[in-house]
Amino acid sequence: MPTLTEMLAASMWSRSLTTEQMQRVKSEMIVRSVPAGGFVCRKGEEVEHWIGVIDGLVKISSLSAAGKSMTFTGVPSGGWFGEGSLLKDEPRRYDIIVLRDSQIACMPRTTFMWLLDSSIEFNRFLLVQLNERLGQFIAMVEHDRLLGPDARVARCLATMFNPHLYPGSGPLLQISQEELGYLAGLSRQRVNQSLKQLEIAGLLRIEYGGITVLDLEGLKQFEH
DNA sequence: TCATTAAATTGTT
DNA sequence: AACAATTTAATGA
Repeated sequence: MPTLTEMLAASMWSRSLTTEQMQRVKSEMIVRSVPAGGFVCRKGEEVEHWIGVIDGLVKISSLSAAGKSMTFTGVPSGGWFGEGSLLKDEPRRYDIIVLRDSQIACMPRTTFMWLLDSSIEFNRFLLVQLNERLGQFIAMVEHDRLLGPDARVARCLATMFNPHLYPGSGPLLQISQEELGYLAGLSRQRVNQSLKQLEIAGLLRIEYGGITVLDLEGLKQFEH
């Protein structure tokens, strides 16, 4: 299982830090174990940390007034999020829930601000991350209204596989069909059927406990 | 190293 | 939601 040290080492923004800077970041961060189904933070809470997923899977969602859960995106191991709320200094807008037992890294606001002031690489990372997210949400508005289940699963996988946001070690994404169901808002059975269609289309390969992405562009553009 | 077992995940209805 | 089949991980000889 990855550790905080390993996750930091794998993050693009930490590359240019001196060992002293790295040491400071590491010592000021907090690691939390969150059990499956647990909250990392809730909508409306004060934002005090920038959050990274050391190991596990997180979903960012919101509960509508009618009580319906709307999932915006999933964040796999190696991902960072929450910079938006930190920068705007506003209460958290979404619920952050883990789908499986996870190790969560929390960077205090003061550390975050210090990095912002002292590291160009850190700023560049945030710029790319914000831009990629913007692209994801534009794509969502553009297409998602009319998309069927197969395409929603495809989108979901494509966002989780974004090489800019989550520079995974390979094309294999560790996610069960049940977890994918939570993210896409579909039943596990439906996800199973969708994955088969996508496999037939040659876009991915179904593995035990995961998915191997063969054609990322194809997944992004899949429409029926 | 191999066989057995439990747990997780998948495939199907 | 339920069930069977399959894969993986853990255990101990």
